Formats: sequence, structure tokens, C-alpha cells
Amino acid sequence: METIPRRQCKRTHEYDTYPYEHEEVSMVAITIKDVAALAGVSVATASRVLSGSPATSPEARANVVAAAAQLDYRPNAQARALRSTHTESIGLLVSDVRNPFFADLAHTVEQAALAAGYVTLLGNANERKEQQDRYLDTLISRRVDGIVVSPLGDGSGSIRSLIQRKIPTVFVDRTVDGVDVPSVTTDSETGIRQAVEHLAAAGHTRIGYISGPQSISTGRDRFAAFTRAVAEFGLSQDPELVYFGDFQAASGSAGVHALLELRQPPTALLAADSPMAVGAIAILHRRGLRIGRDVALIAFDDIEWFALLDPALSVISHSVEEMGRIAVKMLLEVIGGGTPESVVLPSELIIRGSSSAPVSPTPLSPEFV
Amino acid sequence: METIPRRQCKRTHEYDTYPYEHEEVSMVAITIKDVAALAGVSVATASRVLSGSPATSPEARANVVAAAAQLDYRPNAQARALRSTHTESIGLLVSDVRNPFFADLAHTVEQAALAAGYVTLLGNANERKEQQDRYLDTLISRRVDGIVVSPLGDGSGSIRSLIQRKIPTVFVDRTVDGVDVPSVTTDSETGIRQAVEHLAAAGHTRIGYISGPQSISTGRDRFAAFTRAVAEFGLSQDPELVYFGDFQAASGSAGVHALLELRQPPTALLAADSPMAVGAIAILHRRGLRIGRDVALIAFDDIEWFALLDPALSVISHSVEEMGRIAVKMLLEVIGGGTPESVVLPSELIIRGSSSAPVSPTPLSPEFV
DNA sequence: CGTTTCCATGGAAACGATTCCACGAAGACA
DNA sequence: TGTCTTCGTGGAATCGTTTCCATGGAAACG
Repeated sequence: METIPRRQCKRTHEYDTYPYEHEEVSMVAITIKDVAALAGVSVATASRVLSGSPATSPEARANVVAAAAQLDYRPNAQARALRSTHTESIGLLVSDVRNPFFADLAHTVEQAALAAGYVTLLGNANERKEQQDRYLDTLISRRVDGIVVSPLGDGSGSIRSLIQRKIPTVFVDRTVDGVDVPSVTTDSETGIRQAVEHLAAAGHTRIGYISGPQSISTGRDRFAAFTRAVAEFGLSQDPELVYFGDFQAASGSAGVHALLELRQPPTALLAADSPMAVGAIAILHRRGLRIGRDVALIAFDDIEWFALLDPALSVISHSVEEMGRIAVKMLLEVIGGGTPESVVLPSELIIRGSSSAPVSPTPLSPEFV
Repeated sequence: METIPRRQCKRTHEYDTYPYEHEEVSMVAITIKDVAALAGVSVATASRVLSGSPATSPEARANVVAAAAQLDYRPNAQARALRSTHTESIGLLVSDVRNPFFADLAHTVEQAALAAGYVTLLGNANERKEQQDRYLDTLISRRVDGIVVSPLGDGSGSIRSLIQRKIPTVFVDRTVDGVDVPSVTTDSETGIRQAVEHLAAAGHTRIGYISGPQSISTGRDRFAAFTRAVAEFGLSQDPELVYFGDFQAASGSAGVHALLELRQPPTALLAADSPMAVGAIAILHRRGLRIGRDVALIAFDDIEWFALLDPALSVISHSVEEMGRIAVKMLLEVIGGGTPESVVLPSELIIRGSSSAPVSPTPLSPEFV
């Protein structure tokens, strides 16, 4: 007995031992083994044909392809990824799907990835660090080939794991201080400077700024740009004119409330992203203030329907399409072993009705009425 | 030589043969084997601890947990799913992420799934059958535990594979004729009937309808409801008053153009979804028509910022949150082996400024000017 | 015609986890 | 004290694929 090799006891898995009962047949998933059997070739050959290896005879190819089609065979992505270490998929983690900017970004990234043969797994951090970490963990576990992320928080948590594991990563829209990862971002400076200049030219001296959180790079950048511009054009630098929101609609509403309660309220408002602008508009309406006449309003982010408002909303515009496209291109470079340079896209003021009227004669300040 | 068993040549994979060079150490992924080795237990025990099996000693548990933490171990989801046939993940395939309705749906589905311990892989069919099929294939390949889909097209292609493989599936917002799958949909009838009644009461007799495509269930349902309502209230059933769009913004614009070119143009418009309403509004603005005065407008789908327009847009509202929540609940039931009943959610007219003025005296019809 | 090269093919190892099974130690019971 | 459970543990099979290696026949070369 001792001379019989161990593998003797390995249970055979021939077809006749399969639990083929009379019903529920369709429940047992069909594998490459079934395809090979039907095609009359070995699994190895079947695999070669299905993954397009050149070392196959036309005959085998035809048989296998026919068998696969007949059985409606779908390769098990898990098994495939387990053996060959790439999954032909990327992760996209946005900070808030309901923000139209990120919805558009999701759309362009996905289309660009699809064109390159990758599928996109989309995660939504919902502007919350725990959820970001949770999704990042899942994406790591699923061994995506790379990740495009608009990060929040600092370089701790799963972002750190990402870097340590050298998982191909590209930051989009936002960056994380001290983390050296290629990124596609927007140069807020130009657009914000143009906006402030434009408002100053219309006679505004007190501009209220509804800022994003300082824990997010775009929040910091835009606030810094605003601060610089206000100083440059000699406008009021009253710190009360700045309200710190969280990039979500409710905080835009709260910001308007707070700013309008000031003893010397602003005559113009600048919102650092579109959801906060939406929140701001809602409250301005409710308070009976006419945008573009009683108060000027400009928003960062160009959302399609902002132009449909009456008056149409002036915006600081930057290209989502380009951002998404470039992010995918860069990620593919990183996956390919390259180290692409970070890209900074331009921003630009688009003047519409909401900011075009000159400053009205002290409309908001009760003490001058 | 011949007596040496084959397995002799099996390469050993002891640790000392690992390609540990002085650098790039972090590139080699850490597996459960590493964790087990560091903890001084077998892989089997490590696995048991990590997947929370009760049959483990406190001592082993402590060691393994510590080792896993120290190595920052992340289980390989592929391998895990290969063995145990569930992946703790669901797929969500929406027809268009840029449609705020579906963005919101994505958000609620994702949050509901997360709460139940599932991650959501989101796909975007972009209202195109090929892309829907492509994503469905990927989701099948990745062996998600279930799929929530707002389907388009008929029951052919990958939808069929889904059913045949008995992959837990729930339709959301839309259904597919002849395919027996639990669904969460909206009862368009009530809301549309209310809208038509409301317009009729204001004196409108010719209502232009910008319809969704008849290849999509909601397109058909809403059109049928409109047809019935128009007949019921004795309004014009002129077929020219119906424009068939594709649920995307551009076709809303085209619809308005077409309807306003009629010899007898409508005095009120009803758009079957929000992107088409946006396209419609853009063209109405461009043509200098005042919504709510020169022409009434009502849209299906309640989008947050529709209330911010001036005049605010009357809408037929239905609850996305509930739809998403119920879809996930139903999917979990199907995964658990149940067969939940389909759910139909109510819709309801919300009257705002865009439809409140009485019909203006022949404002649009050139022949009466 | 004999030797070498080429190439399609099949067998089996490998990927990283889970889980069945057997085993030995310890506690319970008579 | 001896047998019977109970329980933690490790070895090994297993999931479905890719890929290395050996093989054998055909083609090409001298």
C-alpha cells in the first residue's frame, strides 16, 4: 500500500458523478469543463481558444466557439482573476453621486474606461470617510486593476493602504496633501479671480462666500483663491463674509441664512459648488430676494440646467468631460507602469443674468433703508 | 528515476523561496498563509477566525487578528467567492446616471444595500441595449449575488441569460413584457390623470405630450395613461400632439420644436421624464415663451431643483427613496429564496407656477393672432 | 531517409480562499 | 479507570480558470 502515491485517493470528478438530477439542471453553472467536453477537446485547449491564444487549430477553435455559444458559457471572472492577476476592471469612487458634477464625471469615466475595455465599479462615498474607506477596501479586495478617486479626508485609512500596496491610483477633482499620486484637478484660481473681478466691476464691495470644507483640497483651494482675489481688488475682507459649508445643499441654505443676518450683509454671493448653490437659491427665493437684482449670485461648477434658471446663473465653468477622459488615460498609464504628470485644467467665468445687474442701492442692509 | 512520483517535481513554496528582494517587498500581496504563519496557526484556523467561525480558541483568535492587523491583510474576494458561492455584492444597472432620478436611485439603493452588508456595483446602460448587455454580462461573470436593473429593450440578450441562470433579479422603475421578475414601479396613471384634469380645468384643450420611447415600459404606460386621460376629459386626441422622444434631454428640445410648429400648437405641455423637461424648458426660453403664461408645462419626475425655477415647475412626483429601498428589500428576499410580490408605488401631481395660469387667449396659434 | 524544429494538444500545478474530515486532548459520565 | 462526547486544530480537497511542461505528429531541413 505504501508505494501507491497519495493522489490515488483524490476523488475523481468525472461527469457521471455530477449531481445531475432531473430538475434544477440549470442551477448548476456551466464551466469551461463543460465547454471542453462538448467541443471534444481538453480544458487547456478550450481556455486557449476562449482567451484568444494563437496556438490553436482552426478546427479546435470552431468547435470550442460553437460549444461555448450553445451552452451560453460565461467565464467565471473570479477564477480568471485569481489565476491571472488582472481583472480588466477599474474602480471609481466619487464623493457624492447626487452632485451632478460627479454624476457627469461618473458617466465620462465609465464611457472612457469602456472604450479601453475596462468596466467601472462605481462607489459613492457620500462625503463620508467611513464610506470611502469601506468602498476602497472592497475595491482592493476585488483586485480592481486601478482606482480613480475624488478623495476626502487626509492620507490615513484606506488611502494609505492603497499607496502602500502600490495599487494604481489617480486622484480626480481633489487631492490629498502629502500623498504623491497623479491627479487631474481644476485651477480654481483663474475662474474665481474673474468672478470677483466681475463683481467688483459691478460695484460690489462685500461678497459673501459660501465655502467648501477646509478638509477637502478643493474647499481649501477655492477659499484661498477667493481670499487672494478679494484682497487684490480691494474688497471687504471681513471674515464674517465667509460661511463654511460642507459642499452639500443644506449647508448652502444655512450659509445664505447666516450671511443675510449680518449687520452688513453682502450684496453678492459666491458658492463654492453647485449643490450649495442650489441650497442658496432655494433660500433666496423663500426670502423673496430677486437673484440678479437684489443680490448677485455666482456658482462654481457649470451644471446644464443652471442656464435654465431665470435669471440664468453665472458660473465658473470647468470641463467634466475632459477631467474624466484624462483621469482614465492617466490611470491606464499608471497601470501600464508609467508615472504620468498631474494635469491642472483651466476654469473660466461664464457671465449670465444672475450677476449682470450693477449693485443695487443698499437693498439688503437694514440700517441704510 | 521512473519510480519517483510526479509530484516530486512540484515546486516547493516555502517562504525562503519567495522572491523577496531587498526592494519592492510590498508588491507581493499578502495572503492568508502569511497571516497564519505569523500567528503560528494553520491556514484552516486562520480562515475560521477571519470568517468568524465559533470553533476557535480565544488564543488563536487573538493571534490571528493581531497578525492580520499587523500585515494589513485584505482577503482576496475572488478566491473567497470562488469557493463559497456568494459575494456579498449586488449589481445595480441604471439606464442613465446623468438623469437625476437615477442618480438618486443609485444613491438610495447603495445606502440600503450597504446597510444590509452588501456593496453595490453600479453600471450605466446609457439608454443603450449593447451597453446594458455588456454590463449584465460583467455582473454575471463577477457572480454578484443579485441584480437590480431598470431594463430597456425586450427580454432578449442578457436579460434572458439572467432569467435562465436564475440569478436573483429585481426590476426597478421599468419592467419587461413577458419576463416574470418581481418589480417596483410607479403607477403613472393617477399622476398623469391628475395632471390632465388640472390642465383641462384651466381651460387647456390641446395638450402636447412629449413621450418616452414605446420600447420602454414606462414610456408605454405613461403614454397610455395620457391617452386615456385626454379621452376621459374630452380634450383633443389629435395624434400630432404627441411627440415620441427617447427620455433624454435633446429629444425634449426636439419635441418642443416639433409641437410648436404645428398649425394648431398645444397650449400646455406634458413631458414624460425630467431630462426631456429640461430640454423642453431650454427651447421654450430660447423661443421667448414664458412658461406658466404663454404655455403651461408639467414634468413627470420630481427633481429637487425643479422647484427653484421661476415659475416653479409643476411635477408628477413619485418617491425615489422608497423605490430604492423596496427594490433592495425585495432583492434580498429573492436572494434568500423567496418570491416577493411586485410593488406599485403611487404618483401624485404637485401643482406649482408652471401650470397655474389659466389658458392664455390663443397665444401660440399664428392663424388667430 | 534521419534528424531537427515547430506546433497543437493534454495533463497537472497554481492562484487564495473555504470547508470536509480525521485526529488528539480534555472533560463528562458510568 | 475506561469509554464517550466535545472541541480546537491541521491536512488536504475544492472552486474554475490560466499556464507551464511534456508529448507526439507533421513539416522542414540536411
